[in-house]
Amino acid sequence: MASQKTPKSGNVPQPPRKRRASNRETPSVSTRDVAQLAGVSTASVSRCINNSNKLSVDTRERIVAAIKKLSYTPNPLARDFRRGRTNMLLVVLPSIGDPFFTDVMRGVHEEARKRGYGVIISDTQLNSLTANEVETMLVSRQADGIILFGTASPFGNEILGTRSRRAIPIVIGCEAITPELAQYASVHIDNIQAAREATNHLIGLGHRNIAFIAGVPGSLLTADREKGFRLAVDAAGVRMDQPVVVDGGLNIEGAGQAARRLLAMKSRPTAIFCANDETAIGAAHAIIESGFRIPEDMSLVGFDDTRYAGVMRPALTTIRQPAEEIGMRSVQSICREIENPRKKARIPVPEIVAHQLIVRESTGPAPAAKSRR
Amino acid sequence: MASQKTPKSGNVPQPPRKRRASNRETPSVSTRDVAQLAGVSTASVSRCINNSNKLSVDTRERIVAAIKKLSYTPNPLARDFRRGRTNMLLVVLPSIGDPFFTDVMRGVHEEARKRGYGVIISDTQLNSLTANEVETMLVSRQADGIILFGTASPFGNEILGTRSRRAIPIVIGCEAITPELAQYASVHIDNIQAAREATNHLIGLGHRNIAFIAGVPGSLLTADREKGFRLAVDAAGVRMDQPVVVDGGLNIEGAGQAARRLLAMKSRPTAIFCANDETAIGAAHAIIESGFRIPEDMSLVGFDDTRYAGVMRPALTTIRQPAEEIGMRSVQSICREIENPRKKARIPVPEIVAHQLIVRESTGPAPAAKSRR
DNA sequence: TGACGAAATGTAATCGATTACCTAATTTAG
DNA sequence: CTAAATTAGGTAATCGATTACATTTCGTCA
Repeated sequence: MASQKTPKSGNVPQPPRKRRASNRETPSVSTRDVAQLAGVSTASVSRCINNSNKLSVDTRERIVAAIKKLSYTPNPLARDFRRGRTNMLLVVLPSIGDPFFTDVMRGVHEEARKRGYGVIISDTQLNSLTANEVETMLVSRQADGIILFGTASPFGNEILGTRSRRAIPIVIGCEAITPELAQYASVHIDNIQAAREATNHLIGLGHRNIAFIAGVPGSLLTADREKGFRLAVDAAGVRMDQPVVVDGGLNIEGAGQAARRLLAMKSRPTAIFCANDETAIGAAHAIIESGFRIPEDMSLVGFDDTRYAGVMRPALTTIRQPAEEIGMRSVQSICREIENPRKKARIPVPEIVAHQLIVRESTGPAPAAKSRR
Repeated sequence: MASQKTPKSGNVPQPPRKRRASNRETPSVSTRDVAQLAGVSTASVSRCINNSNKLSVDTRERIVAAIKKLSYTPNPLARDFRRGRTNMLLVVLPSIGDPFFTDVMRGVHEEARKRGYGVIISDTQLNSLTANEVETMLVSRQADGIILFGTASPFGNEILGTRSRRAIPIVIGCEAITPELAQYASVHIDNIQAAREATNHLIGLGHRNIAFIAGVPGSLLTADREKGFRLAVDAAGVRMDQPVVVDGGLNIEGAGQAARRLLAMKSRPTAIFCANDETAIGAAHAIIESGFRIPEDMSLVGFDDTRYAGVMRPALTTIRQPAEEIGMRSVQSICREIENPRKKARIPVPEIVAHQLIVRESTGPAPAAKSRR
């Protein structure tokens, strides 16, 4: 037959039918049961649960007693459905395995719990999420807001365009804001300045051939650190060799390979600035395994000051970020937006938190190399 | 007034009222809208979404077109509410910051995603959850099942007793099962046997004075490792000194203190078996900082083979657990239970996965101590 | 051709909590 | 003392998807 549908003649309305049996295996205790036992309406039960002040002490007591007797628990699915909100925050981050993000999440959890929110974590490293997938997750989990830690850049502002249901607040953490992302609130350190300080520390030690092991291409998280690195090197003037930048993938394995590549260069750097501590750990391993000493032959600087930085050998010079604070403030920021939605036009001011250069044992004076006078 | 309530004269039923305005700010696109546009009923739209086979190709196409035109997304809150399930798994673990659990979670995520489940993580270290709180979380987040990694023991079977709504499947991972917990399915290595092998490795190297740095008192996770340690020491017979056991809190800091305490003992051990790698990292740091060499003065064995074990200096001898596999199999197990609830009486068989002793540089022959002939 | 069964769809009840809207009782204001 | 305001609490609509049950439409087979 052709594609023409056959419109059924509309069904006529049936006479009222009797109550259908529930298809639920275990009918749970509901407001109705409580109301019945307490001799009130479901509305009053609801008011009691939600601490409405328009309830007499007497009624409240009876309801509370009924709740206890039936060991009633409100069904959050029903509540969330009706209210249209879940009190859940979606946190997207590149790798929960990175101790830095673990610390950030500690702050997130603490603050979220304090404010009555739950947290759902989405690790992009595991899933390699696209903007669309994040959006799907968002909608499907029905979070009330999203916090993007170091993962906004792949999407750019794309994420805004496609979201359909309603505008969900987004806060960006740990990375700098590009013009397209400026419409979102953000919480982060001044990555450029921090990287500059780290690099200047090396320059101050006499290093003139410094390499940078970056993260993955295109990641804003570390792009600003690279920028700061380049700025510092450029500012040091003509006495400085060209900076060398290689990708380390932000993991131990990749950083090791990157370091080996640097060690094999004919004009070997005397210092390496790593995009994060994880990278530094991988680089340190490769350097030492290749027979070089840290810091005598090679100085090494990390970034984040994770809990391993101080106990690795040699202890790592690094930039400390206030991880928990970033987590907490991100939650505060998202809650602000959830609770009173921002007027569209207002461009939020990025919140900059303080960083600190922590000098330990992995950096030392540049060796008096024979290739250099 | 006395406690006697004033029963209002029952309200009389009102005449039917007109449709109330929705209180929702942004009314979202619903099945109703799709149905209207496609000229079908909401039932058909639902059938289309859920791939019911009782739909003509023609109707389906019209609905799909309408869905696309309206860019409709089903409201998962409504769906979950109606269905009474969330397709969410709650994972409770002691510390997401522990790289071992990060790896476990990678497996969990992968398998869960494959099966259409989301994952909610609850970190007890951050929250110090009680059984009751877990239960509250459970009910309030409405997960379809719980996986307890290394956190079941504090509760014992208590968790079963209080849960009210309905029996939610529970699977226990990474730790041994006590009689009270035997009713739950479980996935773990043979911790006792593994600890035995690790200890025997040290004994085989000539160590006679071996210490064990345990986790927190009362944790089953490491209790079995301690048991294995003691069994191996006992089996080695009279030639062996009494085993020394101290608590290290399963973190770097606490382990460092524990190690310092061991180093200060008049009869100093020549080898330390640590409850996990994190403990070993902390111990190693303290040992080296105290001026001792590893393994020349002190051998060190960890547990888990996290990604840091191979790159720390010296590289750590440790027990490898198949972390991802544990995660994946735990999810498989919980899904089995969710999809076909077990008859109460059946006692499940624990799933034992394989471990492996990885010998690296942190263990060596016992020093010929002068205090010993 | 009529009966029967299968396939396709529609109708409306249902999940449980919230809340708009109403009523009744009580208090306050004037 | 009456009108207005406030308080307490009930009624039932609502959120959106699912689904039990009813109905209609076909095709098939005797």
